[in-house]
Amino acid sequence: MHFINVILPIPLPKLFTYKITEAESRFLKRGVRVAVEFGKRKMYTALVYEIHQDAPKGYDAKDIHQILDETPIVNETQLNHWQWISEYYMCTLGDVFRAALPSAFLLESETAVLKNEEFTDETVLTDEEFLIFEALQHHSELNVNQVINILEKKTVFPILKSMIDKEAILLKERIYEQYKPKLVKYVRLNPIYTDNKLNDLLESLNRAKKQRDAVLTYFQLNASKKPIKAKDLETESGSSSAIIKALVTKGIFEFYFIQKDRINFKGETNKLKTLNEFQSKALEEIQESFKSKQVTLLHGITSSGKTEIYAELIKQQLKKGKQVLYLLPEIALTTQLIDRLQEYFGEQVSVFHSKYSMNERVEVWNNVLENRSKAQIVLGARSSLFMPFSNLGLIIVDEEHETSYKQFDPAPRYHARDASIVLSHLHKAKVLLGSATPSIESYQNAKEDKYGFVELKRRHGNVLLPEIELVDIKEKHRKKRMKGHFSDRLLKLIEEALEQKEQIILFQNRRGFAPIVECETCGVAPQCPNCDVSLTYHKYKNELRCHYCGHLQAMQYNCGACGSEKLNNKGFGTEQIEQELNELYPNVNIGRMDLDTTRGKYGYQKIIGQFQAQEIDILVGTQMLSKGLDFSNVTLVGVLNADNMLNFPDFRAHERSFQMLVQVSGRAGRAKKRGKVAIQSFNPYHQILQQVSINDYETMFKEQLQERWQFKYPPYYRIIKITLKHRDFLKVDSGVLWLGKSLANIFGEHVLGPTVPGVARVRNEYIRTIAIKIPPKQSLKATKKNIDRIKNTFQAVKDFRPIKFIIDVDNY
DNA sequence: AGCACGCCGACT
DNA sequence: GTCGGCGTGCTC
Repeated sequence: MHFINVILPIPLPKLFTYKITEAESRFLKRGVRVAVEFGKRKMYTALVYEIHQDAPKGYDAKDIHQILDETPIVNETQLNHWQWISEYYMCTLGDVFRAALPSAFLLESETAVLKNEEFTDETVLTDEEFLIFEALQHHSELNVNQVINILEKKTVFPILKSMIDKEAILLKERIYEQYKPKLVKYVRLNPIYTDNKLNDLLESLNRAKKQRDAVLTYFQLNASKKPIKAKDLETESGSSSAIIKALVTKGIFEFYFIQKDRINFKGETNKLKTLNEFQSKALEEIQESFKSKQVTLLHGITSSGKTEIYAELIKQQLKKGKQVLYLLPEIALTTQLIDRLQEYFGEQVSVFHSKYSMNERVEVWNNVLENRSKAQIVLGARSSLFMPFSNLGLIIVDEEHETSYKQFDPAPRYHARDASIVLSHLHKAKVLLGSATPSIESYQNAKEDKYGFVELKRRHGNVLLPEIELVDIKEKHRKKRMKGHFSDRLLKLIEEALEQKEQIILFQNRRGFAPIVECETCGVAPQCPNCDVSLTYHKYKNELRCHYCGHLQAMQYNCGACGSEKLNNKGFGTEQIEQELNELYPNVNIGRMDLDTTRGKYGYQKIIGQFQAQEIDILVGTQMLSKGLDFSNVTLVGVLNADNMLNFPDFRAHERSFQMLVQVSGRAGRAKKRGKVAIQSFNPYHQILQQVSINDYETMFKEQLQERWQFKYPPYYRIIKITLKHRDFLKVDSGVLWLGKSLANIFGEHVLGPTVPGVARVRNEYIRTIAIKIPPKQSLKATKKNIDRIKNTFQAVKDFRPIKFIIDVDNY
């Protein structure tokens, strides 16, 4: 007897055992997909994890339904990596499986309803059953959703079941391959027409002029002996698809298909740019550091040309025949960078991006799996670390400090930087972390000599770092020198830049300060019906929207509480800044870049393109402006309000503010001229702002580290955050109290909370959190074991079972 | 996570 | 009396 243990793409902690034949046991390998029946009616794609001969006790294993791959689509290294992720981040292998594979690989079943041809006696059917029977006369099959629509009710299985009993219909589980290879149609001459028969052939077509032309054009095209696309033949010969088809019917031509990659790079590659002396020195230092260190941190100020150094390192890896993974935060994945890398490496670069289609992603996966030359370099956001690398030589984590490397919502809640370091161990590869503003964690690791450390302190072309000016808007307000949200100083700088025909970026981090509507009379603001937040006012569509659940409603003109018509806009977002600018400078082109204006596959590209082409003079945007963009004509960067990020209640708020402000400032003066940055703040004496103004990373680091030590935060202490969610307020409350007590029993003072988060209800679910701090000496493994145990006890309580229990390790 | 089974209220 | 609501438990 032979069995396999498989991973199913559902969050169940166990593997499931299925029976296989002996032949299958010889054929199957770890990492091959199989389709299996799970439960009574569901079919899932499962992944073979173990092959063995130990019959399970207590139940009979089911047979597998089908083998889906000839060879593994997930390799051993990946499986080991998945194992680590699931243990470290406290999630199931199924969670990782789901996140790691492109969705096209995870086919699910769909129930198809078919009619039973032998069924004749309609009279036994009820009215509803007859409706379905009738529908099946027009459609060869129905899916469950269609049945639901026909009957206009939700629970249709009892009816279908009754029909099966009456032998009127049949049910079938249909799994479908979602990946469709792109096939291109080609034509060739039927091989029976050898050279000496060609004249006869043309003769025979004397009376079909169009067809004859098509054949003649074929000969012309065929002179180069390259395959001929049906489409090309059609256009070249000025004929139509009907004519070609007629020739195929006559047996003169044949169609055949070639599978094409959707992702193609056309163009020429250029040589790498020569490095300047500082870049070369940094490169040498990195290479030296790699001799003894697994991970090296490159601290290179903005615009210092890190990308060229990366390119050089990539080139070396390619020479050794190794693969390279280049990780970027999602929002930095701009065409600018992709173009640049493709310019050097051509089609050896593959991009793996959430905006790519399902089919495109499968192609990248397969190219990496087969270690094809096309995908020697994978460029992508955090999820690209799940690519099936077999021979990884280097991982570059660019903008290493970015918090978007941490997956937040569905499990696995992994940190791509940390997970990629583990991955590099499995491949014996090297990791280069790059940033102008490294995370406290990484910088600390470098200081402690765990990581190698290289600095690059000179900007490209020796342009000086921008001059940073802090503008005290409290003072300006007092002296009445503000126009809307702009100080006179900032306006003056804007005007100067406009006069010089230079471009300007204005930055407004809207977190917590989105425009809300408030009644002047009673102070009530419209709330989201599903979440505990005020609705955000979106002027351009004149609607109110919830940023947590997407709820939408029309703007109202009187207060819902008191009926007053005096409604006021509070707070400010990018939209309002844009409007104020339009009023101040009606003749200037103003663009806006935020979540609303960058929807869709080409959302960013469009705005960035316009700005680059200097069709936009002033670009207003959120933090997405600070990432990986390179505009040579920008000389002024304005930050409208630096305070709201600084006051954010999070132990990383200061670190993040520093990073963001330095990154944004870095957008100024990237070509020849020294840039200028104006940061407006109510408290310009804040130490972080002072440190930003003189670009003093080192002092920021030391102070922050001091604070982290004092208040027991990372990098010294680790944190695991537990979130409970449920629709019933009382249930979560009693649950979280219970949980807090049990955790405190073991972890004592290191339990923080229970806490009511800032937004206490989202999508009608009440939320409570508890954080556990783990001291440096305490074993992580043992701690997680304890938490797991408490979780199990918690879920054994009948009352608490329906509460969602979310564990986030190293939460951000 | 799905999904079936099973036990109680509001309609023909 | 049924339909359909959701609580409970299981899935190899």
